[in-house]
Amino acid sequence: MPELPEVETVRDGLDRLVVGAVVREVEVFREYSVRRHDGGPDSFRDQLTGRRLAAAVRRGKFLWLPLTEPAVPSTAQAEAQALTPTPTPDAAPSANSAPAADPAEAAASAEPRPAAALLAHLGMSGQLLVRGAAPSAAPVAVPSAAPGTAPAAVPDEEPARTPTGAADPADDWQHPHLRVRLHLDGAPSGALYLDFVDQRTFGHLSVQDLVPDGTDASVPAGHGSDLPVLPEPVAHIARDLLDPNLDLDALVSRVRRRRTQVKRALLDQTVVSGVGNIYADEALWRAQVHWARATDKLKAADVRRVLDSAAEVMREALAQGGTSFDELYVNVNGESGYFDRSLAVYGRENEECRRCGALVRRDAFMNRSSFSCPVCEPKPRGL
DNA sequence: AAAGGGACCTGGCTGC
DNA sequence: TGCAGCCAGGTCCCTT
Repeated sequence: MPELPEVETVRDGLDRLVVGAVVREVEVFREYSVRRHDGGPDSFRDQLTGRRLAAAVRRGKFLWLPLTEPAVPSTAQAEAQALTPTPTPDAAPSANSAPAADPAEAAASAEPRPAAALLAHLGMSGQLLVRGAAPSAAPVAVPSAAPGTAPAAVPDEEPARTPTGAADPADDWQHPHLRVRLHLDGAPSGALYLDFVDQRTFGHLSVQDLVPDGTDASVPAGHGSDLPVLPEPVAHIARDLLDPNLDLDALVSRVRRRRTQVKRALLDQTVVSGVGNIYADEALWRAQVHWARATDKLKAADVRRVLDSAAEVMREALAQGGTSFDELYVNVNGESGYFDRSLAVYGRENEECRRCGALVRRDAFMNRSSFSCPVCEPKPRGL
């Protein structure tokens, strides 16, 4: 499941392989995958085509690529920009909350401020595959077997190769769950396509306006850009645990003010972002705090230990997720090998706790599962 | 206002 | 053997 480390691995890959590219063409194979785009697939294509992918930014599990006009505007475009009256119809501050730039200065600026971005959320099975013109253009797909579930029956190892009849040698392969394809020009890696592949279709793509970060407009809104702006649908998402601008003391207080179970708070992306079911269980095991403990009864030190553990486990996963990185494949699963080796409790029902040897238990939680050690993480009173 | 639960979706697996 | 039903997950939306 893509949680913060996996999404950051993807962000890093996009940053290196496709940032700078211009979108020449957009194909939407599954309308549902752009359901969060206002205006539908046609509008999605229109707003993306001809734009430049200016950066790759992430907050929590949300990923966005700010869009600009192509880096070298034609003379006609430059003149058109210069002639555009400064007060725009939509007086909303959006991305241009900075002092209204002097037109000459704006024209001279090589890097116009993006007003919109391609927003991506990978859901639980989304992948962004970068594909180039190499002879073996098919990316090495990795089975997205989640720990605790039976390994996928290697459906991805021999993906269906669908001849499209296109002249391009890279175009003779198509992933069975391809939902959206961006055709690229001028990618630094020579990549030709950015493919959005998503088996379970919980993920989505959309083009969104960039708005000021209401919580703190003086620091970067996410990792990968210096701009204090983010896509409108991300405005309510809290900073994540690896964000250098996160106020940890304030977060500890906020968690303790809530009246809920500690795991629910960890999974609430408006409290702290980036943590999903897997890393929540791992963090609670490391901190030796039962998932059902009441947030308002926990000591500040306990809450801090849980948060520190979550940051630690995600940093470790990130370090391992970046190791096996194919240049042509942005691995959304962080290569998954991490899970087998390092997960202490998640998906390990009835296996021995790596710390004390007790058998890991599985509880129903929010229509999902919670894995914990009955000894290391004693149940709270009354449960 | 804040907390909690259902819906959304797909495909592999289980059990009849 | 075939098929219906279950399960996994993150986030949004609705209800309480």
